[in-house]
Amino acid sequence: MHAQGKIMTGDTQARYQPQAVEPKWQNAWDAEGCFTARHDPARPKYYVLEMFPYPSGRIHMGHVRNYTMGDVVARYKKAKGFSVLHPMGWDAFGMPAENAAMQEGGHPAEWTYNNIAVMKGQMKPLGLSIAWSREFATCDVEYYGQQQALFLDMLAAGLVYRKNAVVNWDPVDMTVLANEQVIDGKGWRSGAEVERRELTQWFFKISDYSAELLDALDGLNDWPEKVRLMQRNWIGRSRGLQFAFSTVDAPEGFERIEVYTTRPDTLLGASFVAVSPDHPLARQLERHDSAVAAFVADCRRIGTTEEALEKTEKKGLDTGIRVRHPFDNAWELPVYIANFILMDYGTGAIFGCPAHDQRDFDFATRYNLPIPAVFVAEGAEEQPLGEAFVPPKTERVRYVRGFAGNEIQTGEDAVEAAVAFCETRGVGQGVTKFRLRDWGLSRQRYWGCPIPVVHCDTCGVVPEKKENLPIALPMDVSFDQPGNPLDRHPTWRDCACPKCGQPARRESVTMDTFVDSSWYFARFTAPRADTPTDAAEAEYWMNVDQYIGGIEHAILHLLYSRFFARAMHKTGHLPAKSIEPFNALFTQGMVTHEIYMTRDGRGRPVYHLPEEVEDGKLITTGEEVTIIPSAKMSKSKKNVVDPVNIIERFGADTARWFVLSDSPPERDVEWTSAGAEATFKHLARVWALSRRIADLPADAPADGDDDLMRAMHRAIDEVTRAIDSFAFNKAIAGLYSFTNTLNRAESASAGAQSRAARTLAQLMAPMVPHLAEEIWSMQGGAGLVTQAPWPKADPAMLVSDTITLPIQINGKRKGEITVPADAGKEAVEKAALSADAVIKALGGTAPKKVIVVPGRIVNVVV
RNA sequence: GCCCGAGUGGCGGAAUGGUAGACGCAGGGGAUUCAAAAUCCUCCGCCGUAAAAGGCGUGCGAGUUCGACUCUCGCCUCGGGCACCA
Repeated sequence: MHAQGKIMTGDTQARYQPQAVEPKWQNAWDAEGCFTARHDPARPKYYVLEMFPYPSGRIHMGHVRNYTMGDVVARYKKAKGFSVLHPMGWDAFGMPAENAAMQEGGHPAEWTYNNIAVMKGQMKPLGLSIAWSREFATCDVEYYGQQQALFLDMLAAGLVYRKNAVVNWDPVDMTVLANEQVIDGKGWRSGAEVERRELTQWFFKISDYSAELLDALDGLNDWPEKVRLMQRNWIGRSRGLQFAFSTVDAPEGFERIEVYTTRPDTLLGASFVAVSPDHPLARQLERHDSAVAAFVADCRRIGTTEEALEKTEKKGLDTGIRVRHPFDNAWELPVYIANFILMDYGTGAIFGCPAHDQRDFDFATRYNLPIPAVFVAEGAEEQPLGEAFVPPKTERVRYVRGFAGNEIQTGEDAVEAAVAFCETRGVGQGVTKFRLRDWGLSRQRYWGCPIPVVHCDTCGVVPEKKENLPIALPMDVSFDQPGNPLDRHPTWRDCACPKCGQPARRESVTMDTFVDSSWYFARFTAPRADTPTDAAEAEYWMNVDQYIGGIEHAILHLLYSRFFARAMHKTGHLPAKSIEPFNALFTQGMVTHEIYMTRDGRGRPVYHLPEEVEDGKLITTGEEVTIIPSAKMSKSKKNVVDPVNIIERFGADTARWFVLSDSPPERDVEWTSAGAEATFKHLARVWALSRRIADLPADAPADGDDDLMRAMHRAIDEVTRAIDSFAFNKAIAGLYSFTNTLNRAESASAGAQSRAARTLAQLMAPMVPHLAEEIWSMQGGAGLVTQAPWPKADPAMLVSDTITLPIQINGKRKGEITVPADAGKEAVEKAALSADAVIKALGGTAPKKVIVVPGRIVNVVV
């Protein structure tokens, strides 16, 4: 048939030797082309995908865990008869490559491709069932060239535009910094105070899809509820009132200030108006008023993240401007510029109702503003507040300063009544707003996909022609000075305008790496096509049936991908069925590890790898390290563990089994080096058990056969259900039990034991495929276990004649009874009442109540 | 600060609202062995007892229920995300 005969004859070793066994089977799989994804219209397809890795340089346990889980699914589905697509690629653009080039010289491309080669070399020994022929890196010009074509189509479809947005600006290095490069408000390299600076930036119009992306979450039934919730909150649909205050003593052009509020029912509790430091009014005042200028400048030092903004002490500056309350011309409110108001949300201006918003309360307290209550708890009386009173909107409260709806009503009802009231009075309009902002994709960096447009003095911003794609990154660049080398490249920047042909300049910013990862799953269906996708291939392979990755991607990556799938449908690159590209999502927990830190001369943190540390001290210098509790393994914190050592010492199957056992896949797992040895011992035991069974002399069927077969069918049932529900730790627990049973099944015939061992091999194959092949071949299984169909449990073998039921007295377990499996409620109750424990507890009296849950439990209430 | 999770023996963890601790690791005791490795048997939440009986136990505090690790409310601790880390 094939190579199997040779393998059988070589298979006379006396010990489990993964180093010899694993490459042998990997070669056999390759020779058979087991993992090539075949477009086979006759068979149902299954597309399983793990989030592709960033080529940081070495694989870590998180990767091993992630890819092993995907591999279990891929191998299992293949055994179930599906045509499986299980590809792998590299999320290869990004800052670390550029940082490496700055620190160590060399080129980001060289660094990246070297890392890919190393990591691929580390992954290969794991024996993953990956269709390597489809591999690509996002920094391959073949990939990002297609991404540029996609970008042009999206631009033409009105999904891309430019506007101003703030960035972190390092005034010393004269460069834009990523949030993680800003440490305590200072540039990580220069140490200079970072400024917020406005630049014209490219944006994707994801907000066009706010409502759809939100509503479609309801249909994603095979996504974790927590992810859908996080996305719901992130998109953040709110119903509110938009209206304008008329101003007193405001500069020309600011006769009105538009505000948006989700609580118009609290309008009579207003005590101030606050605008963002980036609000046009603040900008206007800043020009002429040094106090405002100083305050606004102070605000701009906070940084660009929402987190920084929220954690900063809430401060404001009274502008001296007043607004009139829309219900009472004589009632004037002060206008503040406040550091916690976001220009990106609503209108960049709010009215503060301190009684019912904690931030407003803190603000009012600080600036001695009134705190009038609008409503009180139902049945309570108004009294001075020590903190904001913020009940859920669904709770009924009593309005003491209401103006629309009933005196007692829920917040929700009051909001609607207030909107209706204001609309009839012409005070404003009810509007629906979203928290989701458009996706800024410009990055002032080199190592990313160039944005394929040209700046022409005559024609303005002009899209590049598709026939001129790809716009490849120039290779002759240096990183010896800060800033983007594309900006100062002598020839790359100069080009002809695609419209008028006059000399023009190429756009020098590149795309956010989230763009790269927002459509790679579609590209895997036709990785070499000369268009972004191939219609027939996308039709067959899409959608991803099972997507697996870290919970840290719950919002951004997954939301952007959902948006991109819609944009790709709109531009004709994906079928309509693919606007939700991931049918099922599984978010695995992270592999965590302690972090070891020292500080350098300037007090900045320096991190150390676990292998550089022993007994809390650096091995090299003996310096004591600070141990930070376990956190997600990350290259920048250096709390990573190298799986290569484990694989070299114990083999891939040990590493695979180890990362799947014990911890449930969705939960974080703390890496400890103890345990790998124990896993190896277990696998060696299974190997030896198989060897022993294979050497048994043939005999006649025996008494123990039925028990063993029943155990085997229970194992099939248990493991199958566990894999179907992603409970790999439970599948492994079932395999342990079955192995123990088989090991003790000496009263069963050799034939039955061998049959059980073959089934054991099949059940183990998704997790430890090499060992499974070894056992399969020892037991004379036909062909490769990798290509054998999944075993089926016989339902008749799963039921037993009698069951044991626990007996509770008042909910506490006191004994048990054994009854026929088909016993009726009355019979069970009778048996329970004659149990010793029950007779003792009743002491001759009648039970108050007897609860019989068939097949489960009996509870006697006395 | 806001949004989302998680918390069970010495450790990883199991348990459709129905026997808390499956399965495994570590550990104790024993068998086998000249000895070791390997293997096998056995014990293993806490208090209590000669052994039983019994009591207490799923981060903390309330609640719903015949019955709560599981559901509700309020806390604590840890983790993820917060739009330029990927």
